[in-house]
Amino acid sequence: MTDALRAELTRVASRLGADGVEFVLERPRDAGHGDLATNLAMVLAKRERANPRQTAQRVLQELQLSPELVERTEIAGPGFINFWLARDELATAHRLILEAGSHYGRSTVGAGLRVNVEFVSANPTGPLHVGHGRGAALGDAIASLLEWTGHAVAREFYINDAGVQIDRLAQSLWARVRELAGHPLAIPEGGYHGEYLKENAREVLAREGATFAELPDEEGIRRSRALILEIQRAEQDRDLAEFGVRFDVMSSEQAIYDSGRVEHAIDLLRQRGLTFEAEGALWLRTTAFGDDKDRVLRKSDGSLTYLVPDIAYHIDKHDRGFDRVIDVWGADHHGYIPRMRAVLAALGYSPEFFDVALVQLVKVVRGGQEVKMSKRSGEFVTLRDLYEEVGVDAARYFFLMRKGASPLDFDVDLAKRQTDENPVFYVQMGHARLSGIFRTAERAPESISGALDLQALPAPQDGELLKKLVTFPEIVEKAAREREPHRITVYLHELATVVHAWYHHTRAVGAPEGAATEQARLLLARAARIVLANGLTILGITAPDRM
RNA sequence: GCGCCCGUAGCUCAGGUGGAUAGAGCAACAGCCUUCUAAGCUGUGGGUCCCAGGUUCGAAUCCUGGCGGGCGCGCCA
Repeated sequence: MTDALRAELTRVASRLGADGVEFVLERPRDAGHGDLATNLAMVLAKRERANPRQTAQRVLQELQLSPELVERTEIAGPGFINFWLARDELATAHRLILEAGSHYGRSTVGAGLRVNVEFVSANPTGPLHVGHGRGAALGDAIASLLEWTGHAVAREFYINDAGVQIDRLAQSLWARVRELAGHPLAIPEGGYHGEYLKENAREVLAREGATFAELPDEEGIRRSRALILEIQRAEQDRDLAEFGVRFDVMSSEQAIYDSGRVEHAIDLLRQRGLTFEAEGALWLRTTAFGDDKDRVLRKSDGSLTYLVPDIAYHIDKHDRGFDRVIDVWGADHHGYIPRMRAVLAALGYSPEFFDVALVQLVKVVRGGQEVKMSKRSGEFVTLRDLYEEVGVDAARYFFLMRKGASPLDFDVDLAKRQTDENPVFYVQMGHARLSGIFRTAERAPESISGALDLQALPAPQDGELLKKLVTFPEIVEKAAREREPHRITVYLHELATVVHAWYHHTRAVGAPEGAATEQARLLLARAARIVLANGLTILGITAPDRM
């Protein structure tokens, strides 16, 4: 219905000599300003230096609207045109909710676009911590939003299993193994001191036998390397799986090296004349593409910088046919964006190809105090610690409550509370209560069908609920476009507020207004239950029928 | 020093491609339990949208300059 009105306003605009003019058609905050409002007249008046209210008159004269669509219009304030939709339109919108069911909110705006969302990508050097958890929730929800808007999405995890960090990890594990065997060995400089490596060392000895610890250092470290990668990867995968995140593709940095893609990336840049030699190193001229300084590819000692495999990896994603890649990165990597963007521009990729969603730090708070230590790792709060304590649903919801680029305080006490103060609880409770209505009615929600009789919904809360429900598809689209899942949590909380108020003030089963109202309210409850469930599903959170 | 992000109620934050009287939750205060889950609802108080200019009919939103905070600026990853 919004689309039809927008189209008609666009037609009127061009008829008034303002082809392609941009204007806003939106739901006003204040219900007294109608169901939809446009600033078109004010925009036109600005171009013509005319009186906006008079221009609004001309727009209304030109406007051809079916009375079945719009019931009433008015010119208000400085020149807004407000529209009241015909009540039937709401009934039609309601019918669409029931027809679409678990698909309500899906659209095809992204049809034909292949998108790769890469997230978490934690180094396999230790357990996932809460920051990774936030990245996991965010990346998964962005991917989900893109799916809901018709994109073909791949969820991808990049394993940094090459390089110096892994060497140090292997040495650190080996030191722990030797230590257990009674041959104390220092953990190398820059190595890993976490308690988890002691557990891992015990695991290795149990698996490989006590003689493993007696191997010469060189062989012991070489084998430790493979073992620790396997162990840590398995732990991360288990935690992610329990957290409800599944990846379509696991990419390995080592595999990119082994396949020759890293060297090939350098060749490609060289052939394009984008490199130069200086001070014994090979440089990439990223300044020609917006970076603030040129970057080293091959150091003077002959080894490659981290940038090179990363370039190769992005080329690889491009070659796999993705139209867009979205990298979910910790906010501390934001300085890395311009150079990657420059590299991809240098390769001739579309500026739209590469996008980054930044995730800010998570501060875990308990009893008003920041929690810094984890029992397991002795270093940080692990994702596992967190979801075991508060549950996956609460963890995901809290991670998605705020814009990714904003720092987040995660209040553990609040996340566990079984009251309305806890937003997850509040939203899920809304769904459970709606389910309870059908239990009381002893009817399955799906069995309630037919057209919604708006005349049978006399309470103001009936109308408010209905109006809130029909905005859901717009919210999903906007959240997907902006890559901002928190728009869904905000909406769900608002919807839950309306649901609880409606539930409290009106009665469906045995409605005092009569059987017609009972039927209408059951239809409304069915629709509200669908929308709450769909919103929660996008975020990877369950919609319980009882609590 | 340069770059990016941020500054909105006592606290935590929405809103930001300009639009009508700036919102929510928590906290505070005052009410509501023979009810489909009170595991909830209703109301009240609370604001220099960091500051100063500018653009505009109109600025929390855009521009410029400050102030304050976070992060980043390596031949680390």
